[in-house]
Amino acid sequence: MKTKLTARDRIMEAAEVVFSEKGYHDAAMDEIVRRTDMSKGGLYFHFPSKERLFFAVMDHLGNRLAERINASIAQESSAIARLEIALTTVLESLGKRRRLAKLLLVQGYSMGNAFEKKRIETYSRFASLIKDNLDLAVEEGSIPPLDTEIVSHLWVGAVNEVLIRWLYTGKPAPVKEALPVLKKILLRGVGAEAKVSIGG
Amino acid sequence: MKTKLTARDRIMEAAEVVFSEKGYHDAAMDEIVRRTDMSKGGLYFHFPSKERLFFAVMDHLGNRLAERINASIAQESSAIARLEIALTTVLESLGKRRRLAKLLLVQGYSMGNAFEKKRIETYSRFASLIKDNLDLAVEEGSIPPLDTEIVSHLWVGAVNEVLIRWLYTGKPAPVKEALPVLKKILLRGVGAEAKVSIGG
DNA sequence: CCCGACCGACCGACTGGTCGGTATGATGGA
DNA sequence: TCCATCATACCGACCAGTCGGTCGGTCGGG
Repeated sequence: MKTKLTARDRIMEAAEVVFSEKGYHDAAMDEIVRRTDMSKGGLYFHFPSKERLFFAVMDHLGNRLAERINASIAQESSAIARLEIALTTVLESLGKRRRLAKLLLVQGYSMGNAFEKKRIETYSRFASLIKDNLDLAVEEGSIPPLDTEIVSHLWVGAVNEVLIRWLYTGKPAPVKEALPVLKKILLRGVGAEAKVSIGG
Repeated sequence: MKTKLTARDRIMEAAEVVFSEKGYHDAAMDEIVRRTDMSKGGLYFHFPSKERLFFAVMDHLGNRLAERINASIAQESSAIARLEIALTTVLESLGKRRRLAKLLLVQGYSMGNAFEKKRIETYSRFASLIKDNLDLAVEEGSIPPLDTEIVSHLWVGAVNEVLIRWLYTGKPAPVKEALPVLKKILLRGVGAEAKVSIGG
């Protein structure tokens, strides 16, 4: 295994940069090509369309984030603890990678209605992770029964909004400021108390 | 004041339909013109650009929603009650007007990075309304002190996500299914209990 | 070892169509 | 007359995707 990147990988790296800066629509394939040591024809040899290229980049980033989350919660035993750690990991990961956050959370919409399916897919993935642990927490008896399906999307939406806000305005700081509040409010919302509570 | 619509209003009505169906980018000015009894030149006499037209439509719809909320909470005396009613009004209003919801919540993103400012403006408006009442609730002593700024955006994000989900998948039903859960979870999250709790 | 057929990867000028915006002029009420 | 209001034809920038062609390698037969 060489350390050298494949052509496909190099294209996806360039695409990630351009898509995250310009958004799907305003990103020109010509610019992505320019950022690669490759030609337009070469790029189209590896990806059949702009749309497919974008989805490939999204999947890649989504996978990396999901892997990071899974790794971080692997050693936790209680469901509530896993939920706390997952929140932390998401805020940390996206909070230190503006580019990645912008691409995952915002830039796809400019694709128009074709984005719906991908958005559902991506968000559902993280919502499911939350739902599973909420269900477990109910089974464990650490929280009362509730509609974990809706609540999981509520959580995703809350985190999403706080991150988008940060992307656009620069505050609140995801980890330092937003995370403690999110933890406390979301956990109390499902009837649990955060193990590590905030000062006030 | 005539009951007859002005040319401006007729243009905005047509624009609302097309923008909400196609999204900003995929909406063609020619199609908006087609839906009006007017010509392209006539439209451009009233609006200087596609962008301005879109913003005008967003402002209009945002105003109407805000008015509806303000009217509904006017007679409520406690802050918690006002928050509950505001949630209800938003879910009811957008839940029965798919078109309006789609335009307000989703379709602007395809404008690209120029949308940032408008999004912040629109969402902040509703977040402020929530924040003000949370602050009051704290003053009233009905909930413990908390970072109402962040929490207000958490609420907005939660509602936003549930509505977008509904837009894309058709469920959960905003008023019948989502509203009770949102109320219960969000209110408990800030340390209050919903007056009207869900069955289970 | 050599040669010719073949192939995957890649090049980049070009096209076809779309679409926001404009130039120019008509119309009609005050 | 004059100007607000609107109509029509048109422009030109932009861009995803295409297509004829190139080039280095490799494989098999002689």
